[in-house]
Amino acid sequence: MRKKRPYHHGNLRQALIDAALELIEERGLPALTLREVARRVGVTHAAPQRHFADRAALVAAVAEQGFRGLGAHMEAVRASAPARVPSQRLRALGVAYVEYALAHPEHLRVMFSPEVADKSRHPQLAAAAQEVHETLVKQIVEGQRQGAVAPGDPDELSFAAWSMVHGCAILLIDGQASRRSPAASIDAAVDRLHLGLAPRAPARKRRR
Amino acid sequence: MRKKRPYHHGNLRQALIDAALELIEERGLPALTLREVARRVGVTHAAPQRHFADRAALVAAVAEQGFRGLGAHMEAVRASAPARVPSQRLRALGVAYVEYALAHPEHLRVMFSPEVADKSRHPQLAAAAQEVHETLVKQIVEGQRQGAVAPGDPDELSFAAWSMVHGCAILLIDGQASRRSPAASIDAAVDRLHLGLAPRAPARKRRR
DNA sequence: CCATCGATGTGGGCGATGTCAACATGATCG
DNA sequence: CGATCATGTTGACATCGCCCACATCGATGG
Repeated sequence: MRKKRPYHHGNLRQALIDAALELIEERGLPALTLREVARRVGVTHAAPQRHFADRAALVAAVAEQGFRGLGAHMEAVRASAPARVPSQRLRALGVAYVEYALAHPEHLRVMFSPEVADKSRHPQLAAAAQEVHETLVKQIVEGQRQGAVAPGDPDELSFAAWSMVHGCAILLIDGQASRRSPAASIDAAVDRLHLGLAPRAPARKRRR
Repeated sequence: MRKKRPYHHGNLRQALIDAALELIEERGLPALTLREVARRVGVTHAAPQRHFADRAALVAAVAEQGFRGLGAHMEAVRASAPARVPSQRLRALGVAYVEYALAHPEHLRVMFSPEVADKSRHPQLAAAAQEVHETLVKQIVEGQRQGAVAPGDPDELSFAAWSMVHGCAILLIDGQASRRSPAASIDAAVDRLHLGLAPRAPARKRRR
């Protein structure tokens, strides 16, 4: 127990973040209000200022927690997937990303909200996002080492992979592709990420 | 003889949308305020209410105009790309999407902002977004007909393609991949979309 | 030609918000 | 034990979204 001993409330900062997330999931990000959050936690309207310089700082903290949760979920999936089939492992990682997004849609929206677009203002947030990216890069490199991923700059490949899963997540959350079940859409997208849009010359059927 | 502004503006609605976009590009979406927009156009703070039920309606109108602009840009690129090389045409479409996003980053953020996430409240916005999607689907179908795109449900394939370009656009706008030039990232992502992550030559244990 | 009426813009007001400044409280430590 | 500073409170202010009653314009019909 280091300086974690709370003074008055008992770790108000985390309580505010939790309440903020709860509020966002109930009524959406635009409904997030410093005063309402303070009300829910049971402190006065100015108390949050001791922990968050402004509203954007609170949003950034919620987003940061989201990235950490996403990273943890991906890391867990990565560890539990069979290491000997690298393509499956990478695939599982992509599915995990989208799954997390669908499980916490509002949270993901916060993570990529315009309100925290300027990540240079929120270094902690930038670091958390970077960590997620690095998980992906690591898996790409491992896939390349085992011959399951095409050669090339791992940064470029992982950027493409991240683009796909992230775009997939966003579009599903926004209901742009709601005509079929989310799971099917995820599978289709990850398949395409794996195989490409161009026809494969050898007429070899892959699993779907 | 100063220009006397008539009591009735003439086309206040469009003027408000333009001013809103301008304001957003200057200071970001959170800074968008009905009153400030009214101020810029030179009307009183309540005038916008005659044209937009609430703030969200104005944001939706800006987003809708963004989708229309994106659709027009894509359609122009599609028409000007050589029709005889369908894979190039599809590729140009994807690049056009990301280019537009990079040229109007704030505008794109508005289009996918949480504030207009519930598109059922804004039918016009939903229609404009749908049109962009359909441009993509059309090109996929054409590509399939000419053998340049792998067979499969066009909706699934176009969803994957849209996911990739959209994710690419968002990540670039958010500066998540700023280490290399945007153009190179776009190319790399579109290449991967085309070819897939898996090695193209079906090689088993090719090493050594 | 003019009275009428719906559409559009004005001016004022209300409750809520973010942020600031001054003050109160209590945990921690010399 | 008393000082000190982080933490929470109280009060205030400008601004915001939204609502209202009223003013003004322009088209319409008799």
